[in-house]
Amino acid sequence: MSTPNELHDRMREWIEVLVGRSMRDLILYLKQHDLSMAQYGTLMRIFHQGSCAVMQVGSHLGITNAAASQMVDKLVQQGLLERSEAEHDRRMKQLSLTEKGRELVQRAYEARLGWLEQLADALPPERRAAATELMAELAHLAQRLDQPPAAPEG
Amino acid sequence: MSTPNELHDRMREWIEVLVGRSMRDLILYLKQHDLSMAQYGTLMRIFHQGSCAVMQVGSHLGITNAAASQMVDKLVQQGLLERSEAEHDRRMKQLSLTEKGRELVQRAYEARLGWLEQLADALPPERRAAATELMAELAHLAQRLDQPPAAPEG
DNA sequence: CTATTTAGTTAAGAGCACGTAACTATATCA
DNA sequence: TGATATAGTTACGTGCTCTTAACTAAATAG
Repeated sequence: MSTPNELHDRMREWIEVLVGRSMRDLILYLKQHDLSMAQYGTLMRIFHQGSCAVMQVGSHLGITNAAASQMVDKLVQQGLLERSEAEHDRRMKQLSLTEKGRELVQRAYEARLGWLEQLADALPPERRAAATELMAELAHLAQRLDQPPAAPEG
Repeated sequence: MSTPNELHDRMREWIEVLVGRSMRDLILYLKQHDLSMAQYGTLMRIFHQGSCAVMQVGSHLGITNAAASQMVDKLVQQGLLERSEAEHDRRMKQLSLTEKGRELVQRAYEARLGWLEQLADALPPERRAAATELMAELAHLAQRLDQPPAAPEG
């Protein structure tokens, strides 16, 4: 069966299992490292984007500018984030991860996704080549969907 | 390339993209529905498990019994969770989702994972059959890893 | 140059989630 | 039967995160 809907369903089923599995690990990891989910989301966003302004942090999370500024400030005090002036507009700050921040995000992935290795090993050997290629392709496609130039929301 | 490590890396890459993408949607969705991440994690856990005791809620999240009880109480007041006595031990409560609770969890998935359909559609047609099978297999394997009956590790 | 807008910070206060501690009720052990 | 352990609830205090409002600094319009 390879109808579009069948694929939708299977992908969703897989993601549900995955998200359910990693949710608890994430919550516990963040508690250990004294991070809120919002803070972690911010770090992860900047990890993938490279840099980001304070306002964008707020709008990403649906909180006010002020709240975002306070949150960012704590991350800076924790040595996870750096603030620098944007070149073309000195009102803005460019937020970027420190080395410590990058390490934290990467270790969070380790902590949450270590079980993926068990899963990969549980896959029958003859499936692995196809799985490897498919995963790479999906990641690639998803990244391109992730950055639509100008998609207005309604 | 189909070495185990290659597969580990590709899976991780894919998951990172996926989690990064769905994190923001999740945070915004929960804000709209006045749920904390911990509450949502609890609902999702019960959604998959079927039922659960109050203590387990606490230990899942790394919080005390008291905090778990308070959290559960709010979910009950919101009509998302039901408490009933466990049959064999009347000290325990069996927590289960109400119809409203099940609907909420399912709609949260819709809200977070709607973009998956775009992704599935972006996959070249000749890949879809293989992708469908692989997703189903991974979900199946992951579920079994998720519930090891009595398999001592070490 | 002056007025307005935009990005960000700071202060004060409200609400929520959590922990500790005290309590009730059931189960279990002697 | 009485002592102890377990599951859950309730009361109260603390700390964190958010909001509103007032503020500074830089860009931009007139």
